[in-house]
Amino acid sequence: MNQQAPNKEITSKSITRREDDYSQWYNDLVIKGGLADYSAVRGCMVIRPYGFAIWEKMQSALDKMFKDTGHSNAYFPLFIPKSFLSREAAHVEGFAKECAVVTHYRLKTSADGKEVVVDPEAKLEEELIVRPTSETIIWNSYKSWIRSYRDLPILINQWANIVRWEMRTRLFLRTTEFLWQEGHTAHATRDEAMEEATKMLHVYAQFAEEWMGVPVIKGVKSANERFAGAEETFCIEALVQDGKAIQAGTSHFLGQNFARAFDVTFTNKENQVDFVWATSWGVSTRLIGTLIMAHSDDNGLVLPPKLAPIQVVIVPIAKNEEQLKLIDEKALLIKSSLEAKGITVKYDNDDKQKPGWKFAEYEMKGIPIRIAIGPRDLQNNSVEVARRDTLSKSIVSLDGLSETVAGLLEEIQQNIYARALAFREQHITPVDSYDQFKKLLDEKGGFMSAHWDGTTETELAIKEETKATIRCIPLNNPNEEGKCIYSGKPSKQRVLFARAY
RNA sequence: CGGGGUGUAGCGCAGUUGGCUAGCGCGCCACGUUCGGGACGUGGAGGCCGAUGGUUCGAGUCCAUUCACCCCGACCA
Repeated sequence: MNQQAPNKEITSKSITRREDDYSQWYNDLVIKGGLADYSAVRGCMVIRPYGFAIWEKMQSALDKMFKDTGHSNAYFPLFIPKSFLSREAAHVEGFAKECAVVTHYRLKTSADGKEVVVDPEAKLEEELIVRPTSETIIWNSYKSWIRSYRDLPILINQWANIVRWEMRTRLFLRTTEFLWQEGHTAHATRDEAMEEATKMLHVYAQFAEEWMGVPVIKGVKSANERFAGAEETFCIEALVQDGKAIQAGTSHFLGQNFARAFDVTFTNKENQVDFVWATSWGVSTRLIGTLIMAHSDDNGLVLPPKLAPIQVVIVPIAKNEEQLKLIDEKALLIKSSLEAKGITVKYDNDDKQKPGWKFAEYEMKGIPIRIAIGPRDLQNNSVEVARRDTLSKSIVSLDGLSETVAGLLEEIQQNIYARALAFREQHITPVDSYDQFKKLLDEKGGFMSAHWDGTTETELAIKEETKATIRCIPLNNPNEEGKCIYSGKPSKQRVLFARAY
């Protein structure tokens, strides 16, 4: 391949640059990339077809991984009786402040006939909560499904929407309503449940790294950051380009908390009655936000080939209709040869836009590979192949093009992962004093690896003063004697702090 | 819930101390020339100036009220 230097002249006219305003850059990509739109409802977004296509690709990869690990899909109600939520003390404590509540079931025309009002006659006996998560409604069902160890384990996942009435929202990263999957499993033993929770954590990590091209740190949350109602919360933490951490997925070991709250018992092999052990785990459309912030640049989205709704776009360059006809012929052959390799291809011979416009447009949409084919190529039996991740262009022979492209897609997938990994590695900084901690947090960002005395008081004090939180205690964290950067008390290991989304 | 913004054409915006027919860029429509990095020319269509109420001979502009959304914080996946 005849490599050419990336064209430095390429800059978008309509996307805010990262260095100018990172938040605005992110919003521009989401809106102008056609992923999502604001809606008439505060805090709720419209996921547009292109954005939803990414979600569908995520879903299908994850769904297969869940099925491969023995899980089945099911569906539980959107509404949860208010009393259910309060059964588990920590759980209600954690979610009460952000629940949408249904109080009535009917509207009527107002007295003056001009508008529709809530019918006060139609007040619900017991209010319903729009699910912020489904542990309670699901464990209520599990109670009636479980009698004996023979009924266990139950390994269920559901794809659903949930509502958390957030104060402040950001497209994909935090919206009032969002889409996710939530796995809810029931087990006969503590060990088995713990094994399930960690197994699904590994599934998430594998998905993030292999599909999204986003390296993640697997870890366990501090008590303060733990899920409401869990005994242990595992997480995968990613780092994005502005140096902030983002929790990309969580898996919870729930102990017997929900079994106790919903009185779910079973008879074990020793003929003794015991409470059931539980896990729950989830990832959401937030992954799309993570994906965007991990890889994209000032020209637009950069999507990993494995999740890109369109992997290759072919753009014809023709001066007239006769030429276009000849190019069409060749391009359609290329298209089908690529499709035969399982590659998703769009051939854009729409003559309403110029090639230059299309180049910019598909760059903004993050399509991994662009093939341009014009009269020169017809003569030379070649095409121009441009890759989105490096913005480099090459002239490639038509012979063996589909193999070349398939290989290039793989290379791009690897490259964006490698790039993100290198960035992440450069942004895990060991720090040994609180001054250094604060300085580097501001100047460099990323994860600060620091000693911590293990108390919530210290964690909260650091959060209060610096906005940084403990993102996780990495799994297999090496023991290392040291002193807490804040309190000076003895510490056995370093933990990862960062400012986070 | 606090602080800050913004509401004028599909999108982005301008609109002076109140003044007559509300503009500009992009996009859209038609025709022509173009087409290897967001083409150009000519012509054209498109407005309840967020809503309500006031002041005034006259309001996009001043006053009051109100609604909505965005951004920054506290809270959170």
